[in-house]
Amino acid sequence: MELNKRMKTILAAVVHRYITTAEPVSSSIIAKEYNLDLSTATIRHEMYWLEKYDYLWQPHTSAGRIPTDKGYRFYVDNLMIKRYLKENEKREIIQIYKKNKELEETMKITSQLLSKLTHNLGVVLAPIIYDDLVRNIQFIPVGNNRVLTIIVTDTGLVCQKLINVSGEITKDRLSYLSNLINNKLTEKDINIINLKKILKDELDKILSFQERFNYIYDFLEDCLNFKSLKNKVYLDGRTNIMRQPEFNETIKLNYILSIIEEENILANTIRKCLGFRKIKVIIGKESKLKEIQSCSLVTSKYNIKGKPAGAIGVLGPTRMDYSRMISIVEYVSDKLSDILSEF
Amino acid sequence: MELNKRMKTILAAVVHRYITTAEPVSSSIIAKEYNLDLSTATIRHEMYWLEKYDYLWQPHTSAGRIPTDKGYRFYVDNLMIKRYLKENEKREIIQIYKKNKELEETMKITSQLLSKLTHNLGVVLAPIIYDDLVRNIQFIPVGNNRVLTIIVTDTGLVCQKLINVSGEITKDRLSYLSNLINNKLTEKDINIINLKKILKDELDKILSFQERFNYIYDFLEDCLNFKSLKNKVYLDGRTNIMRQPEFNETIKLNYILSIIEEENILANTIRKCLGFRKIKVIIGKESKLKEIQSCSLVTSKYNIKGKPAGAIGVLGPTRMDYSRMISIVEYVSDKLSDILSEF
DNA sequence: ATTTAGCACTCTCACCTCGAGAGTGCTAAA
DNA sequence: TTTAGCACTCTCGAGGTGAGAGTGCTAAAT
Repeated sequence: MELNKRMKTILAAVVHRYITTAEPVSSSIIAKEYNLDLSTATIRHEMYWLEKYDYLWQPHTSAGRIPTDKGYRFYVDNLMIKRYLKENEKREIIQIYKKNKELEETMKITSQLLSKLTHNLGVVLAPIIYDDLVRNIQFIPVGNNRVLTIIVTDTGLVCQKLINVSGEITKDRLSYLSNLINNKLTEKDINIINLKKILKDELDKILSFQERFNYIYDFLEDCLNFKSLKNKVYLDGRTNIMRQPEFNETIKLNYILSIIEEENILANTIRKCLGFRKIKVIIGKESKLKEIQSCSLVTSKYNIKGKPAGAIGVLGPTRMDYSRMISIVEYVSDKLSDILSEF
Repeated sequence: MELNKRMKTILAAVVHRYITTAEPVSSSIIAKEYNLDLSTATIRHEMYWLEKYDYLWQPHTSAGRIPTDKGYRFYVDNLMIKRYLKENEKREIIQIYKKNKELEETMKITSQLLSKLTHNLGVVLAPIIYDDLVRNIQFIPVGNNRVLTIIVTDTGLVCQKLINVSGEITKDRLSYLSNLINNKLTEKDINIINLKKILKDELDKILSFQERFNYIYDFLEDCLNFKSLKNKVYLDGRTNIMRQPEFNETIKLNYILSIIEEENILANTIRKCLGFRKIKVIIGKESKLKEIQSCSLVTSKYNIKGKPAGAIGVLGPTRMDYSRMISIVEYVSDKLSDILSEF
């Protein structure tokens, strides 16, 4: 099933052409526009076999050919010429990151950036911050029996949660508590996972007997169930994907709509498929998620201070410009890593 | 141009029927299903005049009638029977608000609630917090020369901003500064608008001469340009609106898509049209925003402690169940007011 | 052994016609 | 004032047609 050189050339031409026009590619178009010095008949002959081997398919007998998922896969792995972003595009990206933003804002503009550059759906998974060191913790009373707890980590993440307090905690006592803890945080490196346990131990040591009421521990227990710590997803360019010609038919569109609304489904899919390599391309039916099997997904992991932290990606029709998508996703993830590591 | 009683009845019937089926309503359907004890010919006669007066229109000669914007308007103002939510629906809403959430989360679930109940696009404008009293301010150093500033207001809003510091500010000095300010905040009621000016005055009094470096004021100046304070919008149910039969055609759909992506356009439109009355209904072309002229918008203001704070709304096709939309929007905004006032 | 010209074949698509059916407006009678 | 009756208009889907696109195959050319 080895493809010979000529078949590869033709496959590359078909993919290239289909990516730009979204219309089935005929033998005569290849002959005319790709200077292969071959007659249409010869090209047809090769296409015939490319179809037999499942790299191409036809919507009907008298139509041109369209790449299959396998065809795209072969193209991405073997034929595609890796391009790099132009200098002005790079400059534009850097420009956008130049102003200091806190984490939330940074995530948001990254998804906007991806969507704007690729004209597809931009996806950003917030960093998993289990390894983050806790910088600061604040307890602020709001109303009666309620405390707003804010945790700031060394990557600049701000988590907040509103907590019901069963007993009575005065403002002074709360600030005493947060001061105690903040001092501990300066002495030791405490990550967000250990926080609960360490806090308990430390507080046992520090607090006097009568202060060691149970509700303080219940309260801390409560504090640390921050839902928002994981699964935060940022999407931008939802409408880009809907404007693609392949989703003209409402039925096909409907299928994808659910994905666009249910951010977490997409996020989990990306999370599951993140492998060893930095950049990953998932083409059509390679995805286990039925709803996006007419789409491809290009993802890249990003780092914070060298450690893998999260991922960004682009979702678009399988007929996407893989080379360009990859270079954008790669460059943006590099810059994002830089920015986040600066904190 | 006064409509007689029979015309009103027929208009109400047409609107009611069209709202439920999305198909032009013929005279025979009215005769059959609405027990008016009139022949189709008579109904046709009345419809003829309703069309002349611009309450109804026909897509073509042999089609039934469809309400015009004017028709819907008359229906909403004069014919509609106000319904109330069922007890179990009310219970469901209350249930969702039961768990304590901070402001951001509350906004989010409100938009989800609206979209789920109405099957349309749910819109929530975050409270305008210029009148909010500042409860707490924290300066937390992150990395070199950067300070994360967090402001918490009495309505539970948490604003954050990352600020570049030109000079050198140590952690101790920052916490000294925030302690100073927080003490001031306890003594006086300071709202977010006055914060800057008051801080400057107070700091002049409190800080010793050598501490009164310019960069502290620059820094404070910077702190208070919180973009996120205004214009925050929460949307949910983007796909609901796309699934409506009237937007089957891609061209019409495209028109609305931009609105769905550009949250702020919609938010500004809502903000502009908020008038004296609590509930406001904008039907089709009554809106100045071209993109939503095939839609209607039902909005309601909500309060915090009696003072108007923000607004919620529902965007759907002009063919929406106005009575139900209004009762949902009204009830949800009441409950939201309650929740936010509890802080 | 490859490549190509030529041609029959297949399928889509745009366009047409046509008749059924829906719903109307008008008129004359009740 | 209401209604029955009817001619009229328009849509919609079915069916037919021909042009055009593109193919697969075959036999001839290289």
